[in-house]
Amino acid sequence: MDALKNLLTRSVDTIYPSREALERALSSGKKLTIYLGVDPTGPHLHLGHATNLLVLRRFQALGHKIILLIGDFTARIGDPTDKLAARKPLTAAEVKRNFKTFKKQAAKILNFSGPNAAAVAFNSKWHTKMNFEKLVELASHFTEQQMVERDMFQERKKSNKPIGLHEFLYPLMQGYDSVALDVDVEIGGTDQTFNMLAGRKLLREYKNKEKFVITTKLLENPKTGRKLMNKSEGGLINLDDKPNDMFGKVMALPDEGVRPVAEFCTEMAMGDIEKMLGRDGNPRDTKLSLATEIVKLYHSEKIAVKARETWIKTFSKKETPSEMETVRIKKGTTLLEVVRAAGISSNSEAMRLFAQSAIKRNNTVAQDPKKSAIEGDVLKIGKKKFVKVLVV
RNA sequence: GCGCAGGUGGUAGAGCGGCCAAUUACACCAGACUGUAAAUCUGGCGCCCUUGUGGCUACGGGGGUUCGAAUCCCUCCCUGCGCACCA
Repeated sequence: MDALKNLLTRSVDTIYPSREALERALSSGKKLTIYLGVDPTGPHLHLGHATNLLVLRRFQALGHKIILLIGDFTARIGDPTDKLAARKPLTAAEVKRNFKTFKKQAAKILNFSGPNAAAVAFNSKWHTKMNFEKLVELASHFTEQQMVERDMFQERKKSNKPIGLHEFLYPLMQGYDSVALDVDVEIGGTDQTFNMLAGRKLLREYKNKEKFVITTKLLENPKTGRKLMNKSEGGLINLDDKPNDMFGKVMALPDEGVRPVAEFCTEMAMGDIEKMLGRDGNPRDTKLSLATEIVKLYHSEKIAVKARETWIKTFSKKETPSEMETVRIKKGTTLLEVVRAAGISSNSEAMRLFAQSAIKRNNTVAQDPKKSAIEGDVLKIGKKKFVKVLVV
């Protein structure tokens, strides 16, 4: 019973129509079908996705059927929920590539093989068959008022921002996914509430079926309300990040982020999380525990321990890490060019870094970008980037 | 279709003939301080050469006026609001 309670509360914001109803359905012993929709708009899944995947994993462990729905069709239209990103249409090839890496990343959490393997579906399967007649019929299930009522449309109306007509179709498409998949439960972040409820309504009207909707909490700083996994803020922790990067990014989280990340993105027992947070001492050490836990979950325990050691060595003790990227150069290449080769996008940017004493060569500030680099030089660029020079 | 108001850097939003590569805020980068946290302070934030009162590209697209335009004019495209249309 505890597992069930955990399942219905951890990371969960709201359950529609109600928690009690879903609890009844679950304890009846019936196996439910539950799905999560993801848009293959980029190649990475991040900790925000992990929240949902972990909940799904708990369902999977109880024997329920999991479907990961890839929104390969919807990705081409662009979800207005994320209005900042004016999306360019993705090609079929891009979608395919993104999906491949998606599955690999999701597989760190869900089982895609063995007994009760999670299934994968693509919504282009039914959406490409949609025609105008069906679309009109589908649209008749909603009213203009219901659409406009949506928060984000209200806001845009208020500020005279455009609302594309096609944006009304998005919830229809996503809602129709539920009908096509004929599922019992859908899960998604609270930002997807509107779309998921559209699917609930459709499923009821087409198939007389009550779909449950589970909305999960978004990862945000409880103090500022700011999103923790935000592309523009560079705090994105991707599931396929290299162990050391992943570790470092967790360490860079604001302290307040420890609780939500531990609760939503790990399998640590809730009691242990409380214990960890309740510990006295340097909050950094709490974060070290969390970072280790995260890397352990998405890589392995052994790798996590190593990443922890590397981090302490590099950043706490300020030693040069033992492993780093190498840059292969010809003899006589300048430091400036090495910095460029290490991923700095423009010369101006690189020159700025030199001027700001952000470039260190073998532990001393490099002043002159024109000096040649030699074999074995270690360049530190900014706070966290180290490269080793290899002359070929 | 008509009228009015708009379209500026990652975002918001100033500028309304030269002092504009463009105020400011947020985001971002670097340095200091630290716990690679946050907060704070300092600097930076188109590109290129380099370090100069430098060159190039840029304020929706195109054309024009002017010694000189993000700023004025014409035209096209786009958005919002209102009106008209509504078999």
